[in-house]
Amino acid sequence: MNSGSVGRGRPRSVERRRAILDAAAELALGSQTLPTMDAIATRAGVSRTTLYKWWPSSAAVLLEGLLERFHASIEFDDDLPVRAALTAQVDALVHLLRDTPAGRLLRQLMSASITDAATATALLDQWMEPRRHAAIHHLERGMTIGEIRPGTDTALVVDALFAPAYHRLIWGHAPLDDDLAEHVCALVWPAITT
Amino acid sequence: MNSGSVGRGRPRSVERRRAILDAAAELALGSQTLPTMDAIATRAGVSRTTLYKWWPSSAAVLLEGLLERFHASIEFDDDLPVRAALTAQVDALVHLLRDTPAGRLLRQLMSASITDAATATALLDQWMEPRRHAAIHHLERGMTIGEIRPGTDTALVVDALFAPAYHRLIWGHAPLDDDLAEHVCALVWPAITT
DNA sequence: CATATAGTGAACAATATGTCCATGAATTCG
DNA sequence: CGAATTCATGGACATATTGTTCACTATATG
Repeated sequence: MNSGSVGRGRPRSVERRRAILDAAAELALGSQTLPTMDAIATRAGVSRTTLYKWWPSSAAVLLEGLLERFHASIEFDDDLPVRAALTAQVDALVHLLRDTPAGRLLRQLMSASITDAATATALLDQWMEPRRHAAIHHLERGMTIGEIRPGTDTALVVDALFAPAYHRLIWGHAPLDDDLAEHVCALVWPAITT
Repeated sequence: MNSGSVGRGRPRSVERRRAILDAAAELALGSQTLPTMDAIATRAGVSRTTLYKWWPSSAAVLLEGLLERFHASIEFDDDLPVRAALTAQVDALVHLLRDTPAGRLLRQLMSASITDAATATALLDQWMEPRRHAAIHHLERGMTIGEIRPGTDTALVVDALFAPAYHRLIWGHAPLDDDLAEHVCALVWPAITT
């Protein structure tokens, strides 16, 4: 709430917040299941009461840590050609999901999203939509310069580009290959170019 | 285990099994979260011990019910042209996810899959793989008759076709439109035809 | 009959949850 | 300084779910 403003009473401890976010991430990465509030508190060396004061659930703790750690992970380069820019975005996601903790954390958060509407809203608004919007931006740029066919269903194209990566993250039926982004873009490209 | 074979002792009650599967589905459909073993047992009018005897978790109960109810939901028509056959498969999935209980049940099972390896394996083997295989069949048929470009990455194409539907089911950021299947196929088609 | 398997109901320990309260700690304002 | 305010602690509490165990009853086969 008032993390930034200088309030009246004792200021919130940034160290404890850090310790909590880190503990949550470490616990989540070492397990298939969401950490419990209890386990996070113990690991962070903090009382359970403090956790419940600032977060409603362990998923909320995890999400805040994820967003803070990967907020700058959206590729956004208007100097690149449209196809290269889109490929770079999908490629960044593929590597994020495969090679960083974000993949494992997102898996658990997506699981939590299904049973917890608050997590679902937060994850959609703060993780998914910014990335979708960045991709749509390039598609609209492509339509402006006449490279992408006008009238293209950008929402659909974005899903076609990104869904396979999330799909493989969730189901694990096929690997997140290095060339997945390139191949997915190649698959969609002929249908959307003029 | 021995559901079919005529064993030595008291035979398993098919009525109780039915009541349990139905109770689990009803509870799941009326809630965002997986039902508890307790709730299923109570609703089915059965002792909790019986549940634990036959299923390890409520997700397993739910999955068995889902597979039994929708085992025949794979469109498979070799008389159709390849593109029509694939579109029909995607379209069947879209309507299944949107208009039948399968959608809500699958959401919860996918959530459970992330935290429970046994559920993940069962769901992948018994739900996802048969559908993927049916789609790959048509793609290979298309390659044989020279309609689909040889060397096509069938695994990737199948993901591109089906992932958007699951993606929208999970994230809920866009609707499962009536024409989603058609549009997704149209998006992929130019890249895979000869 | 004996034997074997299914189902019941109750109990149990172990975990989590979410909330409460009394207390102490750190900071600002008058 | 003292008062007000907010943060943090630790313990307690009722509640719920899990997974197992046990003694018992029910229904089948040979």
